[in-house]
Amino acid sequence: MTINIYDGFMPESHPAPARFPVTVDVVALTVTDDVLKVLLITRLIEPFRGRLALPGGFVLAGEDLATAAGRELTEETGVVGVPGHLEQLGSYGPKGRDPRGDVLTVAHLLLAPNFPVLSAGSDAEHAAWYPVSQVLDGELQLAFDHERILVDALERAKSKLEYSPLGAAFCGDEFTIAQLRAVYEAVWGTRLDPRNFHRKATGTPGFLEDTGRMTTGDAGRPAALFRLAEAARQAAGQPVRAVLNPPLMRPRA
Amino acid sequence: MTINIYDGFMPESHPAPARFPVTVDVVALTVTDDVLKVLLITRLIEPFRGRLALPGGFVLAGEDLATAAGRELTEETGVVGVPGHLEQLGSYGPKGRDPRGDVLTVAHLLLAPNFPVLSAGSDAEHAAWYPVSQVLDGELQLAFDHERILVDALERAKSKLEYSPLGAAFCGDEFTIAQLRAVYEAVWGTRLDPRNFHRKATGTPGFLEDTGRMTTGDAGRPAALFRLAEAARQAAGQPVRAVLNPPLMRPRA
DNA sequence: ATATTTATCGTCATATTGACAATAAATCGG
DNA sequence: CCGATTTATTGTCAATATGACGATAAATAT
Repeated sequence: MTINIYDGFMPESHPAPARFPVTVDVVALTVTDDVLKVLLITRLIEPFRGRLALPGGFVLAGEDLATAAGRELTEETGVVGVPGHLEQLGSYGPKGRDPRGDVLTVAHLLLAPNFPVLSAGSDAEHAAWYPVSQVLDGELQLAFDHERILVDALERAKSKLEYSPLGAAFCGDEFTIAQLRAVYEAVWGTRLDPRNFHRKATGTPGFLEDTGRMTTGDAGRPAALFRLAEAARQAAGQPVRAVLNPPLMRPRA
Repeated sequence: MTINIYDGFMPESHPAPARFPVTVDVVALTVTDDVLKVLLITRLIEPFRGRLALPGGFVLAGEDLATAAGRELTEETGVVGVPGHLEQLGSYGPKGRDPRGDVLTVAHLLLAPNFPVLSAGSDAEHAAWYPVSQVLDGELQLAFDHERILVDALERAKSKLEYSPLGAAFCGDEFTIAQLRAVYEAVWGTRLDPRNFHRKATGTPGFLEDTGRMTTGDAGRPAALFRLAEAARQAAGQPVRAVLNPPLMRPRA
């Protein structure tokens, strides 16, 4: 295969600028049944055929990173639009991550409520939610450097919950304090005192807004339904300034 | 120009994978005379010839991102080794950032004590420290999307100071509490109460370590010299866990 | 020698956290 | 239908941390 490359393209550097294949990978996290789960696909081709991997794929010419990440997510799950909070995590490579050659990947982090994934036919890569703990245990093994990326994503997610309202990205539009607390507990891997959590969540100005409605049908006393306050909602890709101030810190190990 | 590309290279995606030129850019920050400064070079070629820009350049084949960032820094300033804390900031593009075509850039953040930059001859790109405020004012204009990258870098730096010991990356190995406070004030753009800052800095376990030595010659009472405690020092590229817990938050605007 | 400067220690009211008691309001099991 | 159980929510109280600021210590500057 032969490709023509425009020649007059050496902005600032003297050695021949290399071109790299660029992929986006998405670490999609969700919480279901109090368990933190990650979206993984089963690879159908070498290398790492049959192995689990993060959903992702090549960035196309003229495409932006966030666009590519959203597109890959849609392609591999059938979900329409971005189902939660998507942010860039970081870039990995290009050296030594793919046995076939240098590939740069830009990892993204998606925090979303559980969404159904397309059950693909046998000739498509099957995507499904897996408990994060099974990957960290070594029970499940990931392709490439995807475990390292997952670990970084988890640390990012844990830290985001401390000072940002993004815990709510795991919930639907309306949620109870207990549901939000379950998210914190699943992501941090610790139990939190329901009363103190309630106090902090409801007592932080600009964080939550009472909808006035209550849950019904569940065991126990009905819970009030909240939504994110206007100040905490944010146009996609905005700074997400520290709404939780002072932050809600993870217990000190 | 014609380049041969290995053909069997389509891991997960169906459309032809594009290859992109990849650059690294470095937002190098330092504090001198209580002023936050950023390292900028003057471009010698189009586009944006004569305009100020972040130091950076192409990632070479077989090179890692952090390596490339360090190499570019060395090439443009003459500094030997990485003079402070270098971390990845984020990736930008590839669409619409360079008039010549799609270029992906991976921005990095360097927090370092002031270091001298090579005074280049007239035919090399001249690197120098500029007050960040002059860029934000619009007094200085940057090439490409470099101002946006700088803004993101500043937010990252501000936030890092809150919970990590990285403020000390701006100081030398040994420093006084007042010097550290000057870093916080310059980065955050606020004044801090010297007594409360002293209490927090010296009272946080695992943050600072008294060297036993004192400053001499300066005006006023001599100050004790501190260094980062072992727990706060970290192998380059490590997580930098929250040493400041609870964090030292910026004043609420 | 005294004024000035900077560092450091101390005080005190207020805010926040962590641990936990008590009450409210539903479902559950007979 | 009723008490047991479950979950939500409101409080209480001591320990900790913060913000505002007084006071003292130890240099240099005049």
